[in-house]
Parts: sequence; structure tokens; C-alpha cells
Amino acid sequence: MVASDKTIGRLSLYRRILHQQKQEGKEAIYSHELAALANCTPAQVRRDIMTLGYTGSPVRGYDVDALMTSIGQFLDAEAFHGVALVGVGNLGRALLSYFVGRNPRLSIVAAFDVSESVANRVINGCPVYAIDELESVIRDQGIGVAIVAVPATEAQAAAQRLYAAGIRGILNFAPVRLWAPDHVYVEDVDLTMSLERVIYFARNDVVQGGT
Amino acid sequence: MVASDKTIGRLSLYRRILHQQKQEGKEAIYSHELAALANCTPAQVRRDIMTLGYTGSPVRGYDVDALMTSIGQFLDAEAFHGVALVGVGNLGRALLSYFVGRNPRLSIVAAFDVSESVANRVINGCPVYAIDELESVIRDQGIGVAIVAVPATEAQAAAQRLYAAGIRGILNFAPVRLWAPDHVYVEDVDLTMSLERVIYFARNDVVQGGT
DNA sequence: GCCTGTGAAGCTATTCACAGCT
DNA sequence: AGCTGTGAATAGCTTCACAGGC
Repeated sequence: MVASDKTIGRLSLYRRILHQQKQEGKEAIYSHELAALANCTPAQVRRDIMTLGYTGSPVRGYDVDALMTSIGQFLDAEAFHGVALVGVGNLGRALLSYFVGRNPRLSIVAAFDVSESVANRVINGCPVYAIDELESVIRDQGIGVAIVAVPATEAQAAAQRLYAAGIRGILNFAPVRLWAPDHVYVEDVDLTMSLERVIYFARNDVVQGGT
Repeated sequence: MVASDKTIGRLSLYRRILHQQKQEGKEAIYSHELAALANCTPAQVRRDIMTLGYTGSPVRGYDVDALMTSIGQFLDAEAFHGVALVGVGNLGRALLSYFVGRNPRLSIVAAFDVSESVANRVINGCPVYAIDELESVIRDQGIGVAIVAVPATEAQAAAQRLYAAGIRGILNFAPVRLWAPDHVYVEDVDLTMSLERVIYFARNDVVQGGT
């Protein structure tokens, strides 16, 4: 019933891979096949699937459809999750277009921005509201998860308003660590950190052992 | 000399925090202060700093300047890292604007796109080249790290060209796991996975124990 | 044979707890 | 007193290895 963030991430990945495989006509898949596509080990795949309670057949492997369903039951509370977006700058717009039509279970259904010129428009099929309407829209639509894509200086204030509006989870793109109450889950996407990590390992992942 | 990806990520974060603290006039900082700002434990901070070889004073804590320098020596091979970007769509543009002027050590110095309408322009101060020029520009400028922001279907092909051009590290935004040779480090930024994780934990991180 | 499911082992990361310093 | 640096302990995650099934 509980699972680590790593496992949750991989299950999400498996689901996407299974979806693709199904498109290509595959009906059953072995742990080692899924592992190869997901870049991990077969044992890892089997462990992760164990947490679902789903069990495959030693002969055919895992049934693609059934496994997707099982992951869905585990990951998704509802058939559809509407997400709010705070901050419709360059990054916000990119996220709007990224999440449009990509996934029938998942979409940004309301966006907010301080700028007058952006508010009250519809971008990529998503209505953009003035920031004052944040609380009312989130409450009215029963939105539980939000994406924060505002400048670092405004991020904590935005988060605070989201908590007050009843948000339970935040995906944060602002380069600051947000304070959050206990019952709110925050995941940071820190682009500078990621890039600096790549730079470090690009230099240091020398296979032929360091001198 | 070696460090885990987690440690590298935190060091990058510490540096950003130190930079801010310095702006605010702070000259020395204790592990517990840094920990509070970075959202981790004091012991964690001290361990991470241990890998640098830097050592603070039990009285004043860590000298902000000296610690920043020490992190810099550890993380950065050179004073400046130029990065290439492949794919100048919505996300690519957002990344261009994100990395502009944010960090004097780090910038996107060349972008590539298949689209005729984007190539041979300058966006956010970064020249955009036709995709055919990828190998030559990367080689001529000695670029070692690239960001992949193309559609999933094109990502592996783009990566392949980057490997051939001598790229050693990739930050990948395409929702596919890239195959990479041993000596290339790939970090995935998987937005759907992250968002699905937030949705899961927003629901399940109930403090008052599940019924 | 080659698969799954899983206890047990192995590894890695984090935290504890305390010596040493001022 | 309150801090750093660090060996030792703990917790968490991944892999091994094998029983059981066809």
C-alpha cells in the first residue's frame, strides 16, 4: 500500500512503456524486456510489480493490459487529475503545451498569472485567471495538485496561497526550497542543479579509472 | 574525489544558497543554518562538505566565501561551461530564457533545430543553427554537454549524433530512456513522471495514518 | 529450459552520537 | 555552552539466488 518515491517514479515509467508496447501490438512482456526499455534490472521490475500485488505468469510474463490497469489502480485516485499552474511565463507556457493532449488522465485545467496581459485568455486550451482568483478557482474545481513556475522571489508566497487553498501536492520549478506543511508533498525540479550534475559526471564518469 | 549524484546535487544547491546569503551580507554560516535553507539535516551538510575536503571552524561555522570557492573547485572543471541545446520548440525556448543570465558559469551557447523558420536566428542571445551543423559546431566550440528537448520520437537519433560529436553528458527532457555509451552520463527530467509522483503522494502522504 | 515471486544478502545513503576544540 | 568532523549504527534500496511452475 505504501511505496517509495523511486518505485512510484518507475511505475509511472513502466506504464508509459507498456502503453507504447501495446500500440505496437505487444500483448505480454517479460521482466527483462521491460527492464531493458526502462533502463533497470529485471529484479527491479519484479520488485516494483510486487508492490502492486499484480502477479504475472512464468510462461507468458506480464499481460500488458492487465499490468497497465494494475498500475493505474495503484497510481491514480481518479480517472482524471486536473492540475493548476501558477506562473504563465516562458516556462509556464512550455508546460502548458507539454501537458496538452499528452495524457488523457492528466491535464492542466487552470493557470494563474499576475500579468494583466496574460490573464483572462485561453492558452493551449487552458483558461488563465488573474492571481486573485487562485483560491476560488482551486476550491471550486477541487484541484489538489499545482505546478509552481514563478520566479524564485515569488515562489514561497505562491506556495503559501496554494496551501491555504487546500492544495496537497506541488511540483516546483522555482530554484528555491519551499517550506511546506507536513501534509503537503513538494517535488522540486531544479534545472540548474540537474545541469550542473550532468556537467560534473560528464567530466568524471571516466570509465578507464581515474589516475 | 568521487561523490554520489545526490551529494553533487546538494552541493550545487548549497552553492546557490550561499550565493544568496552572501548577497544578504552573511559571512559565515553553520551547518544547521545551511541545512534549514536546503531542507536537509545538519549532519547531511557536514558529510557533503567533508567530501570537498573543506573544513570549517567550530566557532564561526563555515566561511561563506571560502565554502563557495571550495564547492566551485569541486564541481567546475572550467570557469565557464557552454552547453548545447537540441530542439527549439516551446520547451527549448523556455530553457533558453531560463538559462540566460542566471548563472555566469553556465549558459547555452548553441542551439539546433530542424525547422527552417527557427534556424539561423538568435534567440535570447543564443545562435540557433540548422541541425546539419550540429557536429561541426559542437566540435569547433568544444562543447561537452547537451540538453535534448526534442519530441520523444526523435530523441534517440539526436542523442546518437551528439555521442558521435563527442558529447559526454546529456540532460534529457524527452520522455524516453535514451541508450547511451558507457562514457556518457544521461540525466532524465521526466515531467510526467514527476507530476504523477506528486499526484500519488499528495493523496497518500496523509499524516493522520490511513484507515 | 526460462520464467515469476521473494527471502536474504549486499550496498548505498543518511543519521546518530560523541570526541575535540574554543 | 555550541560548534565541527567522523566512526559507527541505522535505514532504505537494489541485487542475488533459488524455489516453484510450466
